[in-house]
Amino acid sequence: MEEIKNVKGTHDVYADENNAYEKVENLMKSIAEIYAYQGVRPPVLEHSPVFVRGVGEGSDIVRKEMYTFLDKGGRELTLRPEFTAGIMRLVVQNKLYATNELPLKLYYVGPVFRYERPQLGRYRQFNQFGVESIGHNSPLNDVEVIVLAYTILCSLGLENVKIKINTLGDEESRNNYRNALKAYFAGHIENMCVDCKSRFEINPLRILDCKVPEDRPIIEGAPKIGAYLSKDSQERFDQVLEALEALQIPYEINQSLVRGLDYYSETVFEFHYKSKEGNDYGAVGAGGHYGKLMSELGGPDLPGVGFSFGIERIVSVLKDDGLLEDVKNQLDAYIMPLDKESMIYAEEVAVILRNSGGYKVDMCFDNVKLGNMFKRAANKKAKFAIIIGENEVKEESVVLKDLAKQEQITVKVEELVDKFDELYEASYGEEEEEL
RNA sequence: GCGAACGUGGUGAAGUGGUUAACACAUCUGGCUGUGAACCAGACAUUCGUGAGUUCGAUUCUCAUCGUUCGCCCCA
Repeated sequence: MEEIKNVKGTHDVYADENNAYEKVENLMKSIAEIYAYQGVRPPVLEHSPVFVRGVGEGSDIVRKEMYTFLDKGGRELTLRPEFTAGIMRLVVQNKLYATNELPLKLYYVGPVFRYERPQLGRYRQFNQFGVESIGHNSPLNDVEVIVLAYTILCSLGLENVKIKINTLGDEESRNNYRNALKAYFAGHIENMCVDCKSRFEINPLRILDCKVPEDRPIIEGAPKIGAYLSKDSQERFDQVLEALEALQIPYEINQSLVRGLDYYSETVFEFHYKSKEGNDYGAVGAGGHYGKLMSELGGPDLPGVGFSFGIERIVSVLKDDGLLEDVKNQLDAYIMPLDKESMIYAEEVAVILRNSGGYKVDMCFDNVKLGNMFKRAANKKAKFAIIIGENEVKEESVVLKDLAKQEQITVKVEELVDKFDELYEASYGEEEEEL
């Protein structure tokens, strides 16, 4: 029989790692809620044009990375390679923009799919968390989104997050700049790498991203976007930077930051972080402003701004830096029945502690030696052990042992929850603190 | 899509063209009838990612395939 394996570029999440994902996602959600964002769940499947028109035909994502197929009804569908375009479709179709006050602020979490070569921090199915703030053109809207993203990264414990920021300007600026780049590179393109030659045709802006050393000097000499910004775009960008400074958000301007999705205009940004181990996962998050995306999808002419995080990358970085130690599974109590006859009584005790006490309790279903059960309790990081045998069943009591202190007492079942509260408080009180 | 390296038990790993594939950790059993860090004895890969070829014989050589990792590209 053929071995059953997971699909290339996908990965399973389980055990402590699953806790890590839950923790990261919950923290992201709760901070987004504080910033007055609301959750939204677009479908994984969309009609292909949502992404082709949204993300852009010239983008690598659309050109070679989409999971596109025909369903049984002959519809051409695509597994979402990102959320933004699908959310725009959702907003347009449900007319969510028809409200008395914009922006409309939405957050999302879920899997996205890209057909790429898997590598460190790169998967074919991975999870993104992100937000979209739609319908208001204020530069403060851009700023708020950046602040939100930065706050999340800091709250996760990441220090020295690098924010790279740039502006692509409005349509007018971009057209001017594109022409200037074309004019400049026309004289050099013969001597540049093959990728640059194709970028020259498709999207000259992308040449700025080229990493081939021989091409760098040529690129250094290229015109900069700054000189081609319209007055409006320049002012807008200045206001963004001014607000970031007022809010004490550190950033660095990177004039060659371009982004690979076609819908971006004006402000674009990326969040970079290098783990202490030195692993470079690339950008852990990125985003920007988009002016024409919604009208491109048949909606009103409203701008938006958003970012997305790669959850896998963030979890990896946190793991590398030892910031996930608190995420291990821990039991409050492990129940150890000494013989078959004690099993049902033990289960009753377990249910009492769970339902009345609210404790995380597990019980041993196997008839193994007591010593063995202690080992299992240690593996499960149980704080207390509860031993139940013939005597306890007879007396309707229980032996309660604090595994850290190695002290034990016998308690009647009626008093168990109260006694447990007391001991638990004494050993582990005021340790838990939720944000 | 291009270039390269790697693939041995639950885990970490040694190793060789030839009859039983080291070692360590983990796990389990017994020594110890109801109390966990030790010790002793034992169990634990019909098999070295998969398939084919070379060979008297391959885990070891060759090819293919799949997978992982790295660089490029691109991206989260």
